[in-house]
Amino acid sequence: MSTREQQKEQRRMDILAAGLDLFIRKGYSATKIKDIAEQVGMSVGLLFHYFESKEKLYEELISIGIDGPRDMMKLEHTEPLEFFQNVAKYILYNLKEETFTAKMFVFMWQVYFTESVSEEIKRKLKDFDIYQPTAELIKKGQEKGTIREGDPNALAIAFWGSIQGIALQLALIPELPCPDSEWIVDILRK
Amino acid sequence: MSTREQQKEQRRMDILAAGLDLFIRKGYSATKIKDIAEQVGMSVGLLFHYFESKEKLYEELISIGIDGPRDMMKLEHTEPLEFFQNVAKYILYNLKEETFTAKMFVFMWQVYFTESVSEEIKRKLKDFDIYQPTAELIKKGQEKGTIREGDPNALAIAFWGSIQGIALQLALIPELPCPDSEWIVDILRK
DNA sequence: CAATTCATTGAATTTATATTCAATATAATA
DNA sequence: TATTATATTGAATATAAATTCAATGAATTG
Repeated sequence: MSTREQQKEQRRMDILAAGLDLFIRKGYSATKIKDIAEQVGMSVGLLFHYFESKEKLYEELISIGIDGPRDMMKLEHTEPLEFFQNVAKYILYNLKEETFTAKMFVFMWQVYFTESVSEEIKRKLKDFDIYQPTAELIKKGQEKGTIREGDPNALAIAFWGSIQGIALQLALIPELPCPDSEWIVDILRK
Repeated sequence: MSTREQQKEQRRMDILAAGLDLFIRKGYSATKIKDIAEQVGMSVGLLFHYFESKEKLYEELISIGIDGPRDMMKLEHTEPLEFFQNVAKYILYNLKEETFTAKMFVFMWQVYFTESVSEEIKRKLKDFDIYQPTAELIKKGQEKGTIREGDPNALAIAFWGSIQGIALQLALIPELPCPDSEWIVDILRK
């Protein structure tokens, strides 16, 4: 690939990263194109050279975001509780370093719980349901005796709600001390 | 009070309730005056008869919201862990019935973690820090041996993040099954 | 180095939404 | 019932933000 194309790709990535950060922090509406442009260090006009519209930029983030979490849920899990331990650890401990992927979790959750802008987006989200597979996995854990009794759906909501609520705080204010992921897993642990 | 004044008060309350619901659901920017007016069943123009501006309406909600949570934190607590049990139970189990107060928790948390619109609002929020008192209380619990070891601030973040993350989901989709509040308290329990 | 293509800007333009306002309906009061 | 005050509307107006565009600068290519 030519240097120019690489540059362009890089620039698009920078914009996506800035967008992700701001969308998490302020939400879609409150995030102004100007904010994103400023964070990347470019003019507003130029941003439209890279993305057709604010909404297309948002949609592209969603497309990227759908794969990560979905892949994670696909993994052939060893032991259910262990899986939740890994997920919790991964998300909470990576919010500072490997920011993009970790922030993506927070982002997708917000998107998922938002009456979405366009039909386009709604369609994309059909593919994205982590609650169903989570409940299944919890059931398995309950059979094995490693996960506590109780409605698997309610447990799934408790686990993801907690992870996301904590992750959101950490994403917004990076200097906060990070809770131990095992504390969260104790929500599920027998 | 005359009937008219009561009516007016009632109407203002209806608007505040609709605003609260929508602000939680969509955030400040994405909530249009039109949305609020529609939810209350009045014209956009009329809403401005009751509230000077969208921002004033938002500020009034914040003023209301500051007292509830702060009062709750003021209580002379019996046993620390018991206090957290009560809070968790109260918030999670009231999101469906006594909606206003429970939603207020979610709302105030969102406001707290948002670079706020006006100076006015920032000033009001100075009064609103539940993390500090929570950490104190956790320390006490640790001394008494009912709360697990670990950084009290990190534990406070874990507790509130979880409560708020779960509450947000329940507020957005009322038909979700409600997790058992004890599961969340297990984040703190020794 | 001339020509071409792409990156970039800042200033229009368009669009969405908040806010104001003059006019009308409805309720309270004398 | 007539008068006054308040509630209500829908149509202007103002404002802020998204999007377009013509012009300029910088890199690439022959």
